[in-house]
Amino acid sequence: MQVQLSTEFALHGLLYLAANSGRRPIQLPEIAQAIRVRESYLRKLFQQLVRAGLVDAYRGAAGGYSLKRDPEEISLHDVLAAVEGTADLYRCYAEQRSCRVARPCPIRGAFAQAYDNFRKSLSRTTLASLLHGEALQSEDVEWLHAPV
Amino acid sequence: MQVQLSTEFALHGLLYLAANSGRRPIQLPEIAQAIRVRESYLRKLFQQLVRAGLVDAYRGAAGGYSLKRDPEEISLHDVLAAVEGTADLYRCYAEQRSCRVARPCPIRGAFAQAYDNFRKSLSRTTLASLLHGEALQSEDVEWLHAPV
DNA sequence: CTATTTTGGATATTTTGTGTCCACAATATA
DNA sequence: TATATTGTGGACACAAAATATCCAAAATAG
Ligand code: SF4
Ligand code: SF4
Repeated sequence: MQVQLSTEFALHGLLYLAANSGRRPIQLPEIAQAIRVRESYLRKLFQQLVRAGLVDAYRGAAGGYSLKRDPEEISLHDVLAAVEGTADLYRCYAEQRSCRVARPCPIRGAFAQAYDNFRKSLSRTTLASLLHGEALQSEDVEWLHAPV
Repeated sequence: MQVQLSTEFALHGLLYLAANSGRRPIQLPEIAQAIRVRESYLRKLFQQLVRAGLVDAYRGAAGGYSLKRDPEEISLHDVLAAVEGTADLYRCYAEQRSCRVARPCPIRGAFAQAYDNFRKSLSRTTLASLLHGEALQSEDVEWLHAPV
């Protein structure tokens, strides 16, 4: 039970987009270099982010990526869901094990509720709040803001 | 990000112990058959549970396993921690990627807090509350209670 | 048309989870 | 003390998932 590396990479990429918005779409090589993730891998992640509706992609010359929604509207949970999906945290093998516990199984319930709390908590932090909200006021965030 | 199958198995095993306490230690083959998990695999899991301090093991003839603490004192979180460990949910590759964000990184913070909420939530459900608390009042729990 | 940039699929590599086996240590009890 | 029983620890095999790379094809600005 750990957050995937992919999620960290995607998140950093999105933060870079958020920090450098307003300009034209940003190409993948620039993002990859800025957040120090290999291009070929980050490329796959951004394809997922496009499909998940978090970023817009523009093909062809002068193409690239830009956020589809405002940074205020993209939460950590959105990123996690886009990269890792939203499957149940607790997979139950009831059928395969002939378990006859009543349908609303309390074990499943307990895990589902805990997972829900987790996601609600993640939903409260957005790209915007990380960049210039209460969260990140340190001086050191320049590397996130600086265009490469 | 999913709860491991191992955790489900361990949890069911512990519930069986809790449901059939009072008697002498219970041998592994009985537990395995009751919860329908292969003996050789469950054996490894119970070794972890012993090390984690959730159950006592007795070797030799008429040996077996029994809960080390009261069912009221063993929470879902205890089980999860025993089987899957307590490593940070969000592993950050700051060093390897020359990230210069200030030490108390808000991203890490947000994930840590969400994880904390998750674990707090899991801590509120115990073996006891699952077995005869508000949680499991269904008729169908017999399979958990019944000695094999 | 051409140079550029993303796309989608295929595929390779590494790590983690799942599952088994067995020689050995510990112990009840006869 | 001898013996049958039961857990221990380590090694190992296998499967699944995560990580990572590559490239031909599609789209598009200029
Ligand atoms: S007790 Fe609940 S979690 Fe366990 S197998 Fe039955 S339905 Fe699934
Ligand atoms: S921004 Fe935070 S999470 Fe990302 S690499 Fe730096 S310290 Fe780690």
